[in-house]
Amino acid sequence: MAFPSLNEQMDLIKRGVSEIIPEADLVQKIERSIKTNTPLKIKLGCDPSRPDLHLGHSVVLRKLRQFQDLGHTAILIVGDFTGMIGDPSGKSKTRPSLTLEETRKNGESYFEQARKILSPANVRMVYNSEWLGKMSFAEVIKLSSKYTVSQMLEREDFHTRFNREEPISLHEFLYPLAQAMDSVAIESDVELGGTDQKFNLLVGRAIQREFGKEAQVILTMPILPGTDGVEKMSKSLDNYIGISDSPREIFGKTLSIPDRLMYDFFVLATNIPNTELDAIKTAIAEEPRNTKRRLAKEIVALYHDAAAATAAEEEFDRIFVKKDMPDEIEEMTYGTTGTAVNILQLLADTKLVPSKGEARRLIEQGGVTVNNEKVTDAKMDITLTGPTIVKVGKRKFLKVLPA
RNA sequence: GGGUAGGUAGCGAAGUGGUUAAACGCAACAGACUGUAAAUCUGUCGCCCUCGGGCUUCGGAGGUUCGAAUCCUUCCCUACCCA
Repeated sequence: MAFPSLNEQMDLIKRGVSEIIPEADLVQKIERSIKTNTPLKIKLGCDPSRPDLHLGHSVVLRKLRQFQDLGHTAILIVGDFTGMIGDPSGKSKTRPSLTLEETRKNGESYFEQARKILSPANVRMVYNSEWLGKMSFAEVIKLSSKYTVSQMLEREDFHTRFNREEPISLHEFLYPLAQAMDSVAIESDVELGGTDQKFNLLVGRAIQREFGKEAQVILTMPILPGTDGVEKMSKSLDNYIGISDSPREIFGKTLSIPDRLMYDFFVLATNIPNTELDAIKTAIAEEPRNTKRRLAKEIVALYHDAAAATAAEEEFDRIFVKKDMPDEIEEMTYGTTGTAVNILQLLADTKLVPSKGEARRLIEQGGVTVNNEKVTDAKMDITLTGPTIVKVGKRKFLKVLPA
């Protein structure tokens, strides 16, 4: 196939990018790719310790997709082997290690979700245990001789932890080297990552050269902030918008982001063309409410479809603006028709609430509703005469079906 | 191997024999308000029954005491210094 021209490629590639190191090398690689009609190998490492993909991951996956659209080959490396090490990037704590089986399973799940973003045509998925698992101890020692402790301590989080007198396990130093070996093994032309991965990606360049390969170009993407607007988006901080979330959740969570984040989300998490971005900027200033709704719908449409986006907006209005019931409520068979159940028991049994003490508190605070009537007394018994809708807080609904 | 400082609720961090289920901050949750699941304000925030209590927590295990997160013994873990 014919590749688009250098300029066309660079325009698309550069959207939203944080850094390309070195850009000149990328230009050279693309020129050669066009001339020899050979796709570039674009590497992306997946962390199988957290297999639930969210918008944060989508930033870099979407960039990978753009490379695919330009005719290049995406190579997803599932770090099943490195998952056993645990990458501490951006963390002040050592991550727990996983077994090989767990990382494999998570890898499958990762790929499953990544499919929503990537094109199936030119993608390869490989497990790095394939080559890392075969290395002998002697080879590992030789590899580790190519990097020094001082070089490792240049990485910010290592540096910080070291200065704070916090533990750094020796194996954590091996992670960047292992990741670099991935680049050696697949002979990547470009490696993608978040800006927090810059150090690791650069080690890849250095080690590729050590092994007599052409050094990869590294391309870093900005870190997408979470819905709290402060921390980076992550599952453990529960400030994420998952790409497998329901339309309702994606819509609601998106509306909850601070207004100042809207533009970044448009650039990094939607397919709004570059040419429209200026208009978006004005719209954000002039009508933030509608613009944020548009953002939310764009994102829902990306992972579901346009109809789901419209439905999500309608439902949101119904629940939060009109304080009505959602369209579809999760159902659960519980109790028997005609019998009475204590409200605390009901809440605890249906797992709507983790403990009876918690249930009691919620009732005292006026957060529990049964069939649209506020429960005011924790001792109250509910007689189940038919489908009963229990609401806890603003957005937990359950339809109880007595047997 | 020796020495020093530490290990407290989801996180950070007070508390060093008796209203201490454990200050405070963050996070979380509920309510009010709002274009929003934002911001702000108010409240809650170990478990179980009750408006008075019961039970289980302060790295693990033992012990001293009427009584311990707080004292002792021992073990485990972390950082730093020395070897």
